[in-house]
Amino acid sequence: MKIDPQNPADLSAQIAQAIKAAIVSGELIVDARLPSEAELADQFQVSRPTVREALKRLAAQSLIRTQRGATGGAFVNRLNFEDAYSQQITTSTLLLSMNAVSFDTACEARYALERACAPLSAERRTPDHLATMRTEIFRQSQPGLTDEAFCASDVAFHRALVDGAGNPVLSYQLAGAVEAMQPLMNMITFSARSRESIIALHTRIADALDARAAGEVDAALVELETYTRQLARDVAERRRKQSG
Amino acid sequence: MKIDPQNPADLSAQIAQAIKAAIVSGELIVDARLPSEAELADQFQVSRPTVREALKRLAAQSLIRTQRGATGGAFVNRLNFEDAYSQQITTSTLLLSMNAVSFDTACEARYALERACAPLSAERRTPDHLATMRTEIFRQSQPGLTDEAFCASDVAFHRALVDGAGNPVLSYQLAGAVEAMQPLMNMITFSARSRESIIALHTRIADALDARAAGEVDAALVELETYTRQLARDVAERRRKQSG
DNA sequence: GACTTTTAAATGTCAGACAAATGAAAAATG
DNA sequence: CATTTTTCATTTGTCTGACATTTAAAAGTC
Repeated sequence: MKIDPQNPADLSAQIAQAIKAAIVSGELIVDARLPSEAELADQFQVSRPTVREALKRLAAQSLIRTQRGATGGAFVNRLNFEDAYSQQITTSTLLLSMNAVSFDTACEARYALERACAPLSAERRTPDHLATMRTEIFRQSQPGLTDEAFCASDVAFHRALVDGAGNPVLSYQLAGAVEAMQPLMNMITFSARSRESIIALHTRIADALDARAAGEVDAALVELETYTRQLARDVAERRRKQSG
Repeated sequence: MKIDPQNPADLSAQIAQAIKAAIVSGELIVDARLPSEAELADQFQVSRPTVREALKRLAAQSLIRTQRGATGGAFVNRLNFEDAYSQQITTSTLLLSMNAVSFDTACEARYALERACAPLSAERRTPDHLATMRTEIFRQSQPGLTDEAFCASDVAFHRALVDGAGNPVLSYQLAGAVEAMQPLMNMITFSARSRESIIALHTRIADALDARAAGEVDAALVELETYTRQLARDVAERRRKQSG
């Protein structure tokens, strides 16, 4: 962890990389205390601000946490699922918005992954998961709901479905795919009729999960995907006509 | 993007958060140039080192890139799939290694997601994908291959399968699940016989993809998952006996 | 006009300093 | 002696000012 070529540019990046490697390799274990900034500056033969920039890079990735005071310092952070979720969601969202990913591509990925969870969820969902889904369905049926709120509730519904699989790794992986779709979904205007159709499918899904009917969940998800993509095509069509 | 409560701690984190919000919201678009460090210091009423720490936090997440020189500065970075891949892989790997995720949980998630790709891959895989898979199968059959190299080739094989779906969003989401398994897989000792079994299943998968037989791919993946989990159980059993 | 030199602007780095938090040791108190 | 209070050293957070390096544009030179 002491290697540092004498390329006097990007020193903080090199130091961050060295410490990161030590963490990933297990050389630095969870809750281990790093040397103080002054000591690190001495070890790496750089100034304290440079060390600090390196540490901030690591803090941005939730790899370390810092604490002030006598017994303070920088500690290797236990990466928890919650932090990983939010990182994944931002990354996925930006990835989609910055790379002109088509609605179809994102939608296909999302539903493919979600369908992968369906059989497990049908088997393991708890009453809690079902209750959450019913609540969201009820919320979606409220009149006067904005499109944004409808989409947010839609995300909550699908997250409950995914969480029902009882596999935190799956939930983590899916978080990005489901949440990153929201900005794209927000571009769709949901008419009263389209909301009705979606709610009907959501109800079918909830009922099927209730009955532990994996096949029926899958069928409903396929229909939902088809319908969602159709809605997006309609929006695009409408926009094309308006501008043309 | 100018809000900054007068809580004089974590200033760099607050500034990073403000700029990040501006990027996510689209207020700052790709390739937009941020004000110079001196200007930012002036705007936020902090010193330049503090601004720099904030910028390094963003750079660590690939949200910005910096360039020296007269026309240099910090620019909003287009988050590309490659950067997102590697971020996801580190995060997933650390998440698994730091949270004592069981082999079964990780394995289940991985194969559930991979099976989600299988039908798409059967439909869209190109000769290139098949060639990669055949190459890796050949590599796996070489005698004298270390367990680590065998696992690395296994990862490459499965990535080709996933990439065959031709959906970059899927590939991105899967990257974490597939690669993060590698350290866990490395704990398994692959006997000559177990390698043979895995290679046979890999061959079945490649053949099925070649024939565009989605159902057969799925069946082989299920068998591979079962077999992998059995191998892990055997290792655990052996360890238990040794220590007991 | 083509090439070289200068210059200005920006990031990268450094040195030294002070503020603030914090836990532990030392001192005071009953 | 036990408990509370005070002091203090350590560490991070921030600031100021400076210099080095890179880079592209402007100025100068042939």
